Amino acid sequence: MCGTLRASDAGKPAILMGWVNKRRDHGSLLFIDLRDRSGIMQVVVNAERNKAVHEKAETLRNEYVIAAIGTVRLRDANTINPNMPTGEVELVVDDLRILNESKLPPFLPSDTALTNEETRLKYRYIDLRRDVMQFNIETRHKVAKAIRDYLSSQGFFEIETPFMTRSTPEGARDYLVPSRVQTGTFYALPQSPQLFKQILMISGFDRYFQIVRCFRDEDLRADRQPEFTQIDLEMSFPRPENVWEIVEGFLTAAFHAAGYEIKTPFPRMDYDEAIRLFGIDKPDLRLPAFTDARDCFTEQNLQDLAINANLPVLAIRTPKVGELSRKERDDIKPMFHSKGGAKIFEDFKRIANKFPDAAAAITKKCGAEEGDLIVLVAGSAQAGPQTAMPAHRKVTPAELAIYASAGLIRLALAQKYADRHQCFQRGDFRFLWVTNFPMFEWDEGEKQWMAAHHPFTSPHEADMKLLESGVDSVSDPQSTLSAVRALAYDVVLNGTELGSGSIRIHRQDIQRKIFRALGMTDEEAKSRFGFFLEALEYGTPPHGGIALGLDRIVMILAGAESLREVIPFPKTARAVDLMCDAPTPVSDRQLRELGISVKKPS
RNA sequence: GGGGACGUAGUUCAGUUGGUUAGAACGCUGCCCUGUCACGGCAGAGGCCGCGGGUUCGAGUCCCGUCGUCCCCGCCA
Repeated sequence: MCGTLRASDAGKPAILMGWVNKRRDHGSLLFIDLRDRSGIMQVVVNAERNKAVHEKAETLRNEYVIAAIGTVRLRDANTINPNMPTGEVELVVDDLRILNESKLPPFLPSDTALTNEETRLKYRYIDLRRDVMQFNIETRHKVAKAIRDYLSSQGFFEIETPFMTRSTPEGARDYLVPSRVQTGTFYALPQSPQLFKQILMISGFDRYFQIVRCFRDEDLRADRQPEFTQIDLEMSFPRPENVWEIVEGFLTAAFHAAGYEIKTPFPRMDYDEAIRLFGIDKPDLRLPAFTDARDCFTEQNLQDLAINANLPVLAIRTPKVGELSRKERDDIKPMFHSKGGAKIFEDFKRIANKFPDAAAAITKKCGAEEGDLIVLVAGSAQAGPQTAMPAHRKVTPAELAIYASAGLIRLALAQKYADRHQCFQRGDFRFLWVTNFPMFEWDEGEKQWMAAHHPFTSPHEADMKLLESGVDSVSDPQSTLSAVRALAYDVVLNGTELGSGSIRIHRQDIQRKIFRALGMTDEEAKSRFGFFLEALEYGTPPHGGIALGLDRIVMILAGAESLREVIPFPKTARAVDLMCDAPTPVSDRQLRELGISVKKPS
């Protein structure tokens, strides 16, 4: 193939087939850069050697598909191109076949400037010819294969589950598929194979995995597509650590396949600790954690600054930002309004002038060095007493508000000064297990407790009493439900949630309590998950698992900014496929067969 | 559902305070060229300035609307 020939191949006959990447016409001497999946090879056509072939070569244009038949030759020393792997050799052509012509594409795979994404997506087949995209897709293949091989070696079976299944109106919006045979009924495309994989455990396939497409009809983001691929696995009789070891194992294999070595085991951190140190449940460990600066101030200091002494005072350190101009310091202020309503912003310079002792203490406690940026986030004394005070969680809602906005500001600052702090280095992979998530989250809109992970997650053994006492107080924000921890865990890489899993409930009585705590009557639970609840009653083993986003893993490995760069045929922010122009209206006949009437777009 | 950025040649972009015939680079077409690899030289073609209104003597430029792409919030168990 084009990219594989080396000096050691000199003298060999070769037939190369590929696309004309570039043509350099020197009159009776003509060079063609011939491209295939493996790379680029220079092909030389000499009119003196073969006039007819040269004439044919003159008609070649970019992206023509050709076969070049000839001999591999070592290049003269002064014509070696050290910038390409095949730069020591070239193919001297004896015959040439034009296998297909090409219209002039709207952009060329060899273009250096990146074409706008709309055009790239419309002509995705051209875009995918670019070496970056070829690399990304190859990386995707290698990663998926490494994971398959690893999990197979650990005794996991890859088992397929249905794409056409039933809608379970929980969580994300379903994509629906109308049934023709039973008019008026619908299949749903799975948001994940959750219940099927749990049922496979009940069936005795004690180690299951699947690299599987999942579908969610929600708004898109750079890291969210309506259809995406999960590495889904489930095992019987596990402790969380067993699941973590498996994940660490296949990630090691996957990263190795992509050319990176990673260290295991990954560090572990409680959800509460993640919130206190980073203000977020998916901390980016490449950046410093918060420093609690409250004890760096005297009571009087805090009063002077109108800071609420009962709430955290957090110092955010961003390394090596350097001296900021007045304008740059002013630019930080708006972040405080946009990032979740932090109560107080303080310019550290002002603090240092007015409260030198406090500033010195903070600097020391942060471990700050010359040029580091420190920003303080605190609660306002004027805000008055917080009403929704501690339910039963360690971190109160008022504290959480401070931690969360500080967390967002920390990331916004890191983003803004990324070119200065150098914390984001390619190949620097900081994995983390975040564990012991809360089982329930208060939904202010619905005024009730919701499952934080999903309703099949097992609560902590130690928190069963809290579940018992809260089971009938679904609409009480002070319920002990708030303190129930789940046997749930996330694997996080550089601030991205790669995957999420849990030990599941395997006992029907506990499952029923969870549904009750979620405000679901037995009848409701039965109508939604009846088949599953029934299955639970037939000898369900303890089981648990996890699912990781393959697209996100590949995105990070490829150094890409968007999932679209690692998905061959992705969708736009409006969930449109610009290449094949899906979705489209369908014929009246199709609709009639499905018993559906729709108002068609004009 | 909300906020923001962008839309000018095939592509990437420039276009000043609203002012004559909208430019550059790459690509493309033709001719020339035997060692290029971002080849080079000469000549040339190529524009619904996203679309629709409005303001104005005059709009790529200002205003309103609309469509599309991207980013973010909500949403994503």
